[in-house]
Amino acid sequence: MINSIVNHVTKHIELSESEIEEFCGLLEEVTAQKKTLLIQPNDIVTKEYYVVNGCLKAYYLDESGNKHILQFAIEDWWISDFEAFFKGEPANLYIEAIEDSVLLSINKNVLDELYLRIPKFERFFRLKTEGAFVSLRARILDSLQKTNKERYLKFCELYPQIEKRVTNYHIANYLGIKPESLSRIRKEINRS
Amino acid sequence: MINSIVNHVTKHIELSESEIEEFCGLLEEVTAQKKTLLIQPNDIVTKEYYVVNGCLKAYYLDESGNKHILQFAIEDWWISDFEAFFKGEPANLYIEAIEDSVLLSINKNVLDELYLRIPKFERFFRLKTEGAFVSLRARILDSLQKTNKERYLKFCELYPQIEKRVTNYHIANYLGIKPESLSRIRKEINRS
DNA sequence: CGTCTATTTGAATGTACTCAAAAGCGGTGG
DNA sequence: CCACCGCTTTTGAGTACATTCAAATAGACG
Repeated sequence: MINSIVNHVTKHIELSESEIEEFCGLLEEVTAQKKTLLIQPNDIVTKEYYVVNGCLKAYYLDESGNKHILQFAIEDWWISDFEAFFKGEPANLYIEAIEDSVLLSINKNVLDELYLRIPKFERFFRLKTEGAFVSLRARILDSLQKTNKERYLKFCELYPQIEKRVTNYHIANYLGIKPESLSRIRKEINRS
Repeated sequence: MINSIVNHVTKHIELSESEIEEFCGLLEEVTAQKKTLLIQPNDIVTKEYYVVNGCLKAYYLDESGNKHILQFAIEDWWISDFEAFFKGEPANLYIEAIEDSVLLSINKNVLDELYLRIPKFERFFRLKTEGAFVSLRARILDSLQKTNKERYLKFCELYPQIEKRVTNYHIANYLGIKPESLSRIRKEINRS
């Protein structure tokens, strides 16, 4: 379990044994059964979560009760209400386990102290955020540019592991289309 | 000119006089007349740009020749093809001045060295990227959730300085709708 | 087997798009 | 200072596509 996050981190920065130990000492194991909410609106968000195994979603519920999925997370991904986490504001999102999941959490204050002691970790999280930022830019570009059919196909191509594990209902929520529409899109794809 | 970026940076981190001097020594002044391209596809992107004054856009041109604007930048904003800049890959975007502009550029290698010498700057850029990441998340959420009319109104509310300075044609490209559609939306807003 | 949830289908509606053209606006040069 | 040119915005009519609402079917799980 610890192995997976260490591998993850050392893909971006080099760590000594003692640094690994120090970092791992700051992590807490969290388990979340399917349908458990890790975060809900108005929670104070002090943690971000690394997924050791399982599958989760981050979504916003609008006034009409529609779910809008901002992010999925599977093995080796991070998830949180990042706006609330970064800014120290109350959450707007729900974070919910789609499968029974095992996570490692890290606390924001603990992280800020770690940055001061070992700046390399600040580098790691800078690089992680840069990567996430770039992915979101690509997602926006696709939403400006591509048809819903193309966006669905790209989703399947980009995240085959997610596509296999979540319902189409979820994927529709992520793409911003209605499940009925996605069903018709899938029908059309199968015909060709 | 240097003042504006120093104010900008010191909103997030505290700097000594010598640190300010060191940082400013790394910046280069760039001027770009209206319609000048700072970056175009396949360029190697070694710089990101801080806007001292002026107005620019970052856009993608698809196969059909449609512009999709990913970002505007006015005073106190940063702009680049960040994917290319962070990853050291060739550009996919155009960065173009909408008005005559004055910018300060910083080179990626120079920045990476600065992070090693003064980790505080790595903090600054981490915080800047976190903020940008959060903004993109909000933009995606809006595109999932809101009608085009609502998104236009939110754009006007969020970026009144930009709305005043760019054409509706540009705003339509940014929102991912056709200029004709935006025109009809505006007409409807004025009626009420 | 029965229940709950997810997926599919149908028909009617609505919203944005396409294409084409006109009107408005700003800047330039005669 | 006016006429013209290029670009932006508006308008119209027809089309395409996603949505809504309702209902049927299919699958998963206990």
